Amino acid sequence: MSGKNKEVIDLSSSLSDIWKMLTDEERSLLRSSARILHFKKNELIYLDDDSPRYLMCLFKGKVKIFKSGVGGRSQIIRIIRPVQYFGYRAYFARESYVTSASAFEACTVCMIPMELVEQFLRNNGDLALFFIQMLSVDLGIADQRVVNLTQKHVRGRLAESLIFLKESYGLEEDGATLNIYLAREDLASLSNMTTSNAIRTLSNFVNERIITIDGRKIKIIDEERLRKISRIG
Amino acid sequence: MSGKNKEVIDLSSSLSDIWKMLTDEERSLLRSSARILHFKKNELIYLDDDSPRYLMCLFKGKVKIFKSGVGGRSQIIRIIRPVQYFGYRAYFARESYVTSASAFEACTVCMIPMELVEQFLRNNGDLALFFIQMLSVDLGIADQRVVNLTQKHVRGRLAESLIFLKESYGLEEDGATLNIYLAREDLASLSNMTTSNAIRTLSNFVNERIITIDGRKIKIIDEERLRKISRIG
DNA sequence: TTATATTTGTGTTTTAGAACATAGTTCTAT
DNA sequence: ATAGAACTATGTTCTAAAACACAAATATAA
Repeated sequence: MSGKNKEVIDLSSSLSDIWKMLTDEERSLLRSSARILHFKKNELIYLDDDSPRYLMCLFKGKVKIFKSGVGGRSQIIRIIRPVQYFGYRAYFARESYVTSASAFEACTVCMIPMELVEQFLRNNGDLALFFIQMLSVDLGIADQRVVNLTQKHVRGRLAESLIFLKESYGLEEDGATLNIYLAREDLASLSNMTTSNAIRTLSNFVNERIITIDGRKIKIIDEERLRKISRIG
Repeated sequence: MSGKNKEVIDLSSSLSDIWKMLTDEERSLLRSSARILHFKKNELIYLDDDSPRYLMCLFKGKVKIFKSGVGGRSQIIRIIRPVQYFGYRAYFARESYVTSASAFEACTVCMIPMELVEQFLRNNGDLALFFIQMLSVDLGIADQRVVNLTQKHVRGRLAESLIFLKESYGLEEDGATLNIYLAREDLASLSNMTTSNAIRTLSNFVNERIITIDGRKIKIIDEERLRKISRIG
C-alpha cells in the first residue's frame, strides 16, 4: 500500500472472519477498496440520518452505537469491541442510519464499501450466512434488551450493565477492574436511567460492598451478588 | 399432494416472495418438504426454549411473538400478518427460541424445514439477501422499540400501539375500526403497561374523542391527534 | 339454564424514579 | 498555570404509573 498510514495493517489477519471466506480475486478487490481510518476519543464515526456506505470493522478501540430518543435523551443501543463489524444494518434494510456511532476512546476502523460486500455475499453462501448469523444474534439481544430495560428496576438494570461491560471488554490484570472507563452519563444511558440515578445506585453498590469505585474505575468485588441483582430485577 | 388438507393451497402464489427466487429443482424440493398446519385461536405455535426447526410463513390469521420477562410478566415483541415469515431467527443464531408464538386467531401456517432453507440460501444470493434484509429491518424496528418503550409515557406508548395495529392489520370496511380485536391485557403487553393502565388510558382517549370503544372493537376517530400523542411521548 | 371463570372498569394507595437545586471535583484547553 | 467547562455527588421535591382492592359485565362451560 502507498504508506499513507503510519502502521502497516495486515488485513488478512485483522479481517480473518471474512477474509478466509473469500477467493483470491475477492481478496485483492477488498485490499484495494478497504480504507483504514482513525478516530479520536469522542469523535463521531457516523450520524443518524446519514446514508450508510461502509461496512465497518473495529480493529482497535471501543465504539458506542447510540440513539437519541424523546426529548433528545440519548440511549446507548450497543457497544462494539475489536474485532466486530458494525454500520451495515441500515444499508441492508435500505434505510438511512437510525443510530449514531462514536468512539469511546481512540479507534482504528476499517471501512469496506457496502456495494462490494453485497456483491461478495451474493455469490458467497458462507459470507451471506455470516451476516445472517450476526444479524440474528443481534436481533435476539435487542429483543432481550427490550424486556430487561422495561421490566427491571434501576438496580437490576445497572447491575446488568456492569456485567455486560465486563463480558464485553473484560477486566484488567487485577482480575476485578472493568477494562473500560465510562462517564456516569454513559453508564446511565446504557442502563436507561438518569445520571443522578446511576451515581446514586453506584454508591449504593459501593456501600453494600458489591463494587468499589475510584473515579471512573469500577472494581467488581462480588460478581455473584451483582448477577443476582440483575436476575431478579 | 396427498389431499390431507381440506383446502388446496398454491405454494407458488402464497410463498411468492421466495418462490420466485428459486430454481425448478428447488421448488419441487420445497413442495415436497413444506407442510401446512392449522392453529386454533390462542394455540401455541412454538415455545421459548424449543429448538427452531422450521421457517414459518403465515398464510392466514394473526400471530403474536412474545416473551415472558421478569416475574412472568409477558410482553408482545412483534406481531405477524399474512404473508410474513417468522420463527427463523433462533436457527440462524444457533440458539433455542427466546420467545414464544401463539395465534391471536385461527391461523394457517406453512412450515419449511430450516435445513432446506439454509441449503437454498447458501447457493442463492437473492434469497440470502432477502433474509438479510428482513433481519435488518426487524433489527432497526427492535432498536427503535427500545427507545419508544423506555422513554415514552403511557399515553404515548398506547397511542403508538394503536397506530401500529392499524398499520399492521388495517381497518374494517367502515375505514375506522381496527381490524383486530385484542384483550386489554394484550394491548397492555404490547404497550408495556399494566392492564389497568391500558383500560384507564383507553377510556381517557374515549373521553377526549380520539377513539371510541365497543367491547374489543376500537374505532379511531382522530388519527392525527393519536399520532401527535405518540410522537411527543 | 345456571354456574364459574375471565375480562373490564374504577377508585385509592404507594412507590420508584425523574426533576430540580446546589456544590465540590476533575478535566482540558489556551 | 489558570479559567472555564464538564463531570460527580447528594439532598429534596414531585409525579407518573404500579399495586391493590373491589365491583360489574361478559364469556365459557357444565
